[in-house]
Amino acid sequence: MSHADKRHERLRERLRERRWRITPQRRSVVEALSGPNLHLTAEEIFARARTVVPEISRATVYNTLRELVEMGELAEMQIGPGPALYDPNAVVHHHHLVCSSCGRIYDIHPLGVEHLDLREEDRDGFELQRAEVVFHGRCRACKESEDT
Amino acid sequence: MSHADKRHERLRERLRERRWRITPQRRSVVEALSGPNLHLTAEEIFARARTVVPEISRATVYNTLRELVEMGELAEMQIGPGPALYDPNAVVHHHHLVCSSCGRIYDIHPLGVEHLDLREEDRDGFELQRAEVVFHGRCRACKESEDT
DNA sequence: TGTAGTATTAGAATCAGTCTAAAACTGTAG
DNA sequence: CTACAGTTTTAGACTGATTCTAATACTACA
Repeated sequence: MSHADKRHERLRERLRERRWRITPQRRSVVEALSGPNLHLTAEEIFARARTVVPEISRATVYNTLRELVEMGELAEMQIGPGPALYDPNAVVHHHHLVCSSCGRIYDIHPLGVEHLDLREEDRDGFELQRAEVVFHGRCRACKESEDT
Repeated sequence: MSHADKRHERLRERLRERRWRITPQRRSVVEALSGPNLHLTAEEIFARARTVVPEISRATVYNTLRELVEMGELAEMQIGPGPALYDPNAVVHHHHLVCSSCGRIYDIHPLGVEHLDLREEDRDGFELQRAEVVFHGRCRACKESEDT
């Protein structure tokens, strides 16, 4: 059984524990979100969910996504303009790598994050909670198809 | 003369050098963007510009902002959902500090950014161009008005 | 079986931003 | 000065993403 499958199974378990009512619609949304290194828009999730439950409405998809985000089971992120992306890999905190040429996004665990800190002159009584790092660059595939 | 004023003056100079035609509308947008630690939405910039040139239209504000961003004179950023924010402090690269309680954003130069790097297992031929760091936490003011 | 609470729906509404086609300006050559 | 080409601005239509609304359907359980 894959890492993603295990993650998905644990998620279903947590949802059951929380007495979150699992309906066919909600299940289809949660299923649309299983898979590794996945970053989908609400519209893509809607499309996937529809292949399983054709009568599902956009409102339900948005409601379900909001609830999962509130429960901490799903991360919502905004990389540049355009629609929000949903990242099912929310339980373990991680960072992102964005290819500026194809736009693909990868989950990463960079080195040096724990040493990031504010300078004295920037601090001004601020209480740090977390740091978010986004790397931009060019992925192998885009570098190799070097046809500028 | 303040730091921000000097920055603003140099900006006007660069725009002149580039033969960017300065019209009253464009001037009002550029003026709306002067000030330290400023992060405005297009709508706020429109409102400010209107106090100077009441007949300016939204389209002109958006056009002008796009041109400034293309010229590298203005940074456009997306912190969470909602409208994009424009940061006039674009020439010197910097990072951001966001108060999760009041939403205010501060420009910072954190320690340790230059040591951030990809792990071998995450790298996969990726060519890094830049890292973007966003700190989240609570600002002094919000911490002091501790009335939960 | 009735009822209260929960979930879902289609479509209207909202919000941010882009597009369009016409009108207004500007610089310059005659 | 006048004509023209090129640039800039405009109001409002349009689009895409998301939220809201009010009606309907489902579920648990008294």
